[in-house]
Amino acid sequence: MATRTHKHTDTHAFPKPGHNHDRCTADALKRAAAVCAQRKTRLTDIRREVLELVWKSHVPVGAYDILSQLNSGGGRTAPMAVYRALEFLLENGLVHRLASLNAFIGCAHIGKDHHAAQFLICRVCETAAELDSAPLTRALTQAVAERGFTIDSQIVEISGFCPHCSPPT
Amino acid sequence: MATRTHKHTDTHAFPKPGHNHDRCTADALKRAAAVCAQRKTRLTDIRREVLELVWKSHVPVGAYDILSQLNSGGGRTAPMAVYRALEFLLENGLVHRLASLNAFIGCAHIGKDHHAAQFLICRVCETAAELDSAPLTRALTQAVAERGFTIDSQIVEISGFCPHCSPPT
DNA sequence: GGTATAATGTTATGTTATAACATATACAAG
DNA sequence: CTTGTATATGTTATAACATAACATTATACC
Repeated sequence: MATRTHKHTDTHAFPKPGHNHDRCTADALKRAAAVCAQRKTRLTDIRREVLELVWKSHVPVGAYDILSQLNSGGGRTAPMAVYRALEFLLENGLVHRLASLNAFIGCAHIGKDHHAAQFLICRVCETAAELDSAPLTRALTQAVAERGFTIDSQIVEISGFCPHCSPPT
Repeated sequence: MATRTHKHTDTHAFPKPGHNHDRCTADALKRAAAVCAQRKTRLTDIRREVLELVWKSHVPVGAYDILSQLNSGGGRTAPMAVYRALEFLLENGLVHRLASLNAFIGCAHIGKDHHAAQFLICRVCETAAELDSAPLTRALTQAVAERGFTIDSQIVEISGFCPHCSPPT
């Protein structure tokens, strides 16, 4: 990987409404291709199409929303196909599932050692962003350990108001 | 724990397999009655029955599981009735919903100023326990604030192995 | 080219949750 | 005590989310 003097998105900032989203998508697809090449898994047509649809925005999207978009041109794809594609993308760390929304969102941190699955979700614009805070992870690890619990996976989903949307007064 | 001078359960310990669960339930119902009296809401038959069923164990229970138990004696209760009871219990802080399981569990911390909704969930015995760690909440609050985000509600659900169940070797 | 593996197609069904409207019950004011 | 109103429940239907099971097709590797 060549040196990159700047990233077009700061992964620690909430996605701005007017950002260049085509680049988010393009980058995500590129990373996805790289991941699949490295892991010798196949980014087939339907998997790529689903990934593209998930990346259409930073708003988490439901499986049946994806399905309707796939079929909007008269297609006859079945729910199973979408769920299978999503399963593949989840396994390969290319998307996340948000349990509080039953919806999916593109993973912005591929390659980084995260798997933290910590999310901020705006109640107004519905945008979701990965939080992935190291101090939070540390506090969580410690609190869990104190209870004699061994952590396997975590879900952290924070609902509220993003920096671009004001809370109702 | 040798001496048991104060509370029959330590709310910061994972519920032990052999603990006196009748008392959990009895206490929970008593607290529920108190909360409803204070808030002038009504703990009707079906609401109490649902609460009792939720408290039958520390394993989160699905709405349709509750429904079958309600109807096991030949009843004809409809799903709506259960969901409405659960909605009431949620609003009054008497139960929690676990998004990762689509299931419900009795709230063990009524009266305390929590609403933290942080849970540990054992993959083996399926028991869930409230975590409610102040340091974790602080780390979370801080991490969220740093991103310019205003928190409205949180979901923290940690899956793993409880102190009474070993992880697979 | 043949064969094993992976992916997709197809049909059906399971599971979780809510909408919409009808009826009944509690409770306070008169 | 009876009547009005708000609350709760009953009832029916359907929406929304997800998986099981088996058939068929595509890919890769020898």
